[in-house]
Formats: sequence, structure tokens, C-alpha cells
Amino acid sequence: MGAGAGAEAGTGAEADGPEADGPEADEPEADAPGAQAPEGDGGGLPDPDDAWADVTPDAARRLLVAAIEAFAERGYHATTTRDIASRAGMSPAALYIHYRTKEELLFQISKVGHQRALALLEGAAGAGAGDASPAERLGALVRAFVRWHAERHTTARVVQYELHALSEEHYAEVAGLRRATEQVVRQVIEDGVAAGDFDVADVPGAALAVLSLCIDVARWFSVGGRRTPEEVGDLYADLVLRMVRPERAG
Amino acid sequence: MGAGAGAEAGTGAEADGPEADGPEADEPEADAPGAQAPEGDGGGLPDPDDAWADVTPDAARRLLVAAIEAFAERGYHATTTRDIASRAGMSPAALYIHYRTKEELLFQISKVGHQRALALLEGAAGAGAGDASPAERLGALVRAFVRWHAERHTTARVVQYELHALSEEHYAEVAGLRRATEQVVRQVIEDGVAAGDFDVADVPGAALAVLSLCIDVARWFSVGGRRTPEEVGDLYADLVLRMVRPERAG
DNA sequence: GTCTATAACCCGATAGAC
DNA sequence: GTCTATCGGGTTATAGAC
Repeated sequence: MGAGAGAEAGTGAEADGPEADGPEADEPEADAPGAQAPEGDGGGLPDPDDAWADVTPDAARRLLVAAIEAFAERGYHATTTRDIASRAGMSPAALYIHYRTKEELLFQISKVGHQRALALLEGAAGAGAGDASPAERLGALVRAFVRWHAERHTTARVVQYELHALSEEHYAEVAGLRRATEQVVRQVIEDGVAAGDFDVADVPGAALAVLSLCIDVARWFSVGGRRTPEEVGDLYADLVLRMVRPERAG
Repeated sequence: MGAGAGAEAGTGAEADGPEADGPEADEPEADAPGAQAPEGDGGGLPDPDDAWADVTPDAARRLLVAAIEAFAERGYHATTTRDIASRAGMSPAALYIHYRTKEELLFQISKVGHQRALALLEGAAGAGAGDASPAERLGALVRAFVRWHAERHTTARVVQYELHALSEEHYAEVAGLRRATEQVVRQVIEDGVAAGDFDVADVPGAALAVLSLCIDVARWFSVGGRRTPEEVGDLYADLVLRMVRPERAG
């Protein structure tokens, strides 16, 4: 796919477990969802470094983590290759040994990020396989997806808000992962409707709203705010289950 | 506030009416909310020009509209002053007659956009003043805010996703408008709880979710998709009212 | 695999003619 | 008020020494 040799090693989609050891994080005082500050990312401590521990060699991983932080703070276009290399403790030229272009660095982040989020969602949606109710599966799905966007909000911001900077080919590949993600949500809601547990007039519309709600957490979530990722996950799972429950809850 | 003389004229907060004559627009085939294409804004016809008809002189308005389109498509940092001037049919130097810097152009867009969105929300939240129920007011609020983010999604993308590029002083002013916006939503929900019409355990949390849901429409909405702004507004108003209704709906 | 140096180009903003 | 021309500096990416 044109990745740097080492960076490609981290592509296997072992998702961050829902019990990942991320830092506590939270929504800011009173101005959410207008959270991020003009300079800096408004509460944006980086995701835990070890989330990318499987990217080798060492220099390629340091560049990748540096790029995530820089892209999340300032955006792809405002980030210079000098800035990325400098954060990784290297000269500007060293970047091009591990990645062909700045865009390829973004693509690695976006692709692996989407793969991990999808795997996380599939795990939660299929939890308990035979015995979990649609409501339990939908609640688990929302909790997991929200927690990922909160705990890993630095990565998630790059994943969700820098798509426009991808090349056409790279965007197409990522778009496939996004379609798969939406399908998982849609299927769980459809299962609930079929079982008579949910009352939903517009299943694609409800799936759209659920995904949208979860994704937007990456925009406003801020370390140092009022809520932990777990608390946001619980809040949102409750709100989503209310959206789909019948007039008299089952 | 440091605006070009003409551009400042449009600052009065006469909001776009809910019955604004915007183009029909819609969510894309099956890949929402991963809508926007790598080049272009993924369904992004511009907002109606006459939304900024009160900005004078003519050249200042053309530059403003050109900047909105460019910032929405490519982002603030990726947009050059040459690109803006060229879209407005002028030389690069002409921009600096009407605006001191590129950032001031962004600030004008952001400030006026926030003012209009807030006025729209306040109008909907207070609709009928004495006689409208909290449920009617909350539904009207969501419908109006969603429609604005869908119909004016080009402007809304700049307003919601380019805050980080504002100077510290300009960001602080906009942040005040954002706090006021959140307060309007919170108050309507609190009124519903006080009247016994709503069952909401966490009012700030519910207000956060409602705002987040509406704002994210600007990210995924695309002209040529499946739904009109009105349809999205109706869908979301229904989902939000389900989030706050008691176990047995009142 | 990392460095220094640099090619080739583009940026925001200004000067001064008209 | 708009233009042409340009200043001073920053950009991505590469060349070649070590």
C-alpha cells in the first residue's frame, strides 16, 4: 500500500481493548462542545504511546506518534515535516527514510485507526454472541465506541477530521472501512427491531445518528473536563437506548 | 473588532429565518458519516450567496463568500490568500484592502456565523413564548439548528471546524457565543424537567448530546444524499424527544 | 539510517503605479 | 480601490557525506 516498511508492521487490526490503559479524560468546564483552544488541542494530552508499540523500527514509531500529536493539535496542512521530525528528535530528512511523503504518514494513521475502531465495534456488537440481547449489544457498542473516541481522542481527531487531506486512492480505502463500520451499527439496530425490542421507524437514520453522536466525542472531549471516558460512554449508551426503546420500555 | 469596514456591516445578528431559501441538500448514498471526498467537499454546493447580501461593499462580500467556500473545501491552513482572491475575481493584493489578514477573514465568518446560529436557536427555543410546551420548544430548536447546519453546511463547517485557527482574542469572543448557545439548550431541557414533561437524569449531559448531534450534521451532510435538511431535522427532533421522554410518554 | 546542505517552489503581506 | 511586482521567509522533498 506504499507504507514505510516498518510502519506497515503495525497494520494488523488488533483493536485497543475496551479496558485499554488510557489516561482519564473529560469534557471541559462549561463550553463544550466548543472545546478546543486556538493554540494547542484544548485538553489534548496524547494517547498512550504504547498504543502504537507494534510499529517498528523505533524511529518509524516515534515519527508516527509525533505526527498524530501534531496533526491533532494543528491539523494536517498546518503541520510541517520539520515539526514532525523535530518532535521525534530527528532531522527533517529522516522522515523520508520511513515514509515516502507526509500524506503517507497520514494514511498510516488513518488506516490503522479505522481498522482498530472497526474491530472494537465488531467485538462489542457481537459480544456474548448467542445470549446477549440487542439492547445489551447496542449499549456495549456505544460504550466501546465512545470510550475509544474519548480515551484516544488525539488519534480519533486525526482519523475523523483529516480525511479530506488523503489522496483519492487512500481515501477510497478508508471509506470502505467506514462503510463497514456503519453496517455493524445498522445490523444491531435491525436485530433489535426484528426481535421486537426496539421501536425504530428509520433504521439507517437511527444508525447515522448513533455513529454521529459517538464520532463527535472526539471533537469536544477534553482531558480535564467534567466526565471520564467511562462516564460519557454510560451517558451516551443510556441516551441511545432511550432513542430506540418502544413507548413502554421492554 | 478589527474587521474590514464593509465586512463589519453584516454583523447585526439577523438570523437566517428557518424558512430561508437554501438549496435542497442531503446525505450521501451509504457512507455517511464518512461523507466528504478527498478533493472537493463531498456534495458541497455553497450556501446561497444572498445569505451574506448585507456585507458591503461588493468586493468585501465576494471575498468573504470565496473564503467560506475555500475554507470549507480545503481547510483554513490549506487555503491561500491567492486562492481566495482568485475565486473572487481579484488580484492577491486586493484582499488586504478589505481585510487586514487571512485570519481576520476567518474571524468575520466565524463571528457572524455563530451570531446567526445563536439567534436562530433563541428564536426557536422561545417560540410561542407563553403557550408552547417544552417538548414543542425542544423539537423546534433541534429542527432549526439541524436545518441550519444542513442548508448552510458550507458556512457551518468553517464555523464549527476551523476554531483552532483563530487568534486567542478572537477565539475568546467566539467561545462566549458558544457558551450562550449551550445555555439555551440547557434551559429548555430544564424547563421540561421542571414541568414534569421530561425525564432527564443529567441535564448538562443531555444538552451536550443534543448540541453535538446537531453540530455534527455539518460534517456528514452532503447535497445529493438521501435526506433533505427538513427530513434530517424531523428525524433528529424525533430522536431527541425520545431521549428525554419519560418511561410512559406524556 | 541519520545527518547537513540545498534545490525548487510557494506563502502572506507590502510598495508604489495608476 | 485595484493592479503589477516583489520582499522576506517558509515549504516539501532530495543529494550526497558519513
